[in-house]
Parts: sequence; C-alpha cells; structure tokens
Amino acid sequence: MPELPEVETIVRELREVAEKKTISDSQVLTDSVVWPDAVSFKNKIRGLQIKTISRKGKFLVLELSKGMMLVIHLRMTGRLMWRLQKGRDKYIRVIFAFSDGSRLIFSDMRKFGKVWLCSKKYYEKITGIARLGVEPLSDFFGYEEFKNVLANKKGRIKNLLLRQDLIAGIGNIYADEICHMSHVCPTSRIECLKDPKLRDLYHAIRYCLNEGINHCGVSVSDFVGTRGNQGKHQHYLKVYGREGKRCRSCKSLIKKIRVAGRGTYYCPFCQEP
DNA sequence: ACGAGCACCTGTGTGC
DNA sequence: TGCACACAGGTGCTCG
Repeated sequence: MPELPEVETIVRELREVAEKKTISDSQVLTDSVVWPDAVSFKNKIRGLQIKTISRKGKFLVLELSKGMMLVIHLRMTGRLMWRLQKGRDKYIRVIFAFSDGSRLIFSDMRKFGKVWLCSKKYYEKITGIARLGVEPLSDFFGYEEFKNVLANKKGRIKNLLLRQDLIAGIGNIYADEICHMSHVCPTSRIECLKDPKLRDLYHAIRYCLNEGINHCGVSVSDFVGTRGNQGKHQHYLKVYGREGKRCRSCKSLIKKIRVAGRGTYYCPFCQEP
C-alpha cells in the first residue's frame, strides 16, 4: 500500500529513467483505470514528452509537453514497472511505450488505481487533488502550521492523520508508526492533546516519513520499486504488523485493534491513553 | 462535524 | 478437498 514515502521512492526512480522521454504510444488493457476514456487517452498522449516528475500527497504527477498532465494514483495494489515482473502480467492495465524503445507498465491487481490524462487546468480539479492538505515534508510545514491545520478539529488522532484534506500522504502504516513514536494512543482525541505531546506528534510525522523515504519505503504486501526492488523500511517498523510481538522500547506485547475501520497496532504501555 | 458503513476489487488465510 | 468468509486498506460516497 503505497503511502508518501513509497510514492516518493517511485518518483526518484522514475526521474532517473523516464524524465525527458517521449511517449510514442500507449496501450490500455483495462479501460476503467484511465480517465478520460481509453480512446482519447491513447490519442492524446501520443507524442508527448515527460518534462518533470513529482508527487503530491500519494499522487504521482508527470508534467507533459503541450500543457498536459499525467496523474497516477496507485491506491493499494498499483505498481509502476520499468520491466515486467514475474507473475504480474495478469494485472497489466496500461503500457506506455517510449520513442527509445523502453516502456513503463502500470499494473494493478485490484483495479483501484487510476491514471488521468488531462490539461493543467483540469488537473487542479481532479477529485482528491483539489482538496489535498499540506505537504508534511515541505519547508513551509512548521509546528505553527501544524497547529493551524488541527485548530478546531475534533476526533481520534488516527482518523485525523489519515485525512488527506488535512495532511497529504499519511496512510495506515505510517499513522500507526507516528502514534507510537510520539507516545500517543491512536484512539486519543486530538482536542485533548496539549503542547508538549502535540509537538512530539509533529516531529514524529516528519521523522517517520523521512525514515520511510531513506529506506526506500515499506514492502509488506504489494509495494516494490519500479525495478521490482523491495523497500527496507518494513525491518524498522515499531508497531505495524507486529501484533503479539514485544515492543522494541518497553517489551510489552503489541496489540491490534480497529480504528477508522483499519487494523491498528499500538503498544498499550508506551501509548497509554 | 464526525463516525460508521458501504462500494470498488482480488488474493490469501482460516475454519468447518 | 471444497466452500464460505474475514481480511488486507485508499478513497469517495451516503446516512444518521
């Protein structure tokens, strides 16, 4: 499940291989994953050059020539592959062919992922992009900005961390890790969190996401890099997926509960409510 | 405004 | 072995 660090990993890999290349053709194998319809998608993308590759929250954003944008969201099982990976041919949804003979393959087992081809003007209106919150790793996201984002907000901390319209890019895995690092119970209410704890939470967001990027993401079930390379951050997770195992800090047993409809892991001692 | 529940999908693991 | 079912969790939607 690609979250901000996983998408950032893909962005960095793609910049190495795909930037400045020209898309000579494309093949849409599953119509429902592309926007607009498959025919105009194919017609409009032919001959366009990739100018820049970047990320917005969990969206991958490719700026193309002629004022066009290619936007990709991997959702849960989406992958971008520079080479076809073993056993994945069943799930190929879109293939981009470049003028130098190389190609980029979008595969997605569960068909939740989406690929948009649109003008710069429409790009701002894509549902999801339009209401995206602040970039947590941006230089402009200081502690004061963090407090502003949470001002007058109510609810469980984990629910708020997962809200893309507040802070962009945090998903289930990093939300649990952020809560553990800041010694906050995921079910605690944000309105009850006061200054020293709130500051811990802010620093944990930046630290956990940066560490994820430094380790090229988490490969627990589906995420791999564009060359099929595994991330390494799963070896550093403190709580996610560790139910019944000992907390690395206090040796208590990690518990699993359900919060915001998601499997949620926490240490009942370190993260006492 | 918040939270719960469903929908979108498909593979995996469990229990009977 | 076969079958039913819960679960995985990002996002958008409805409903109370």
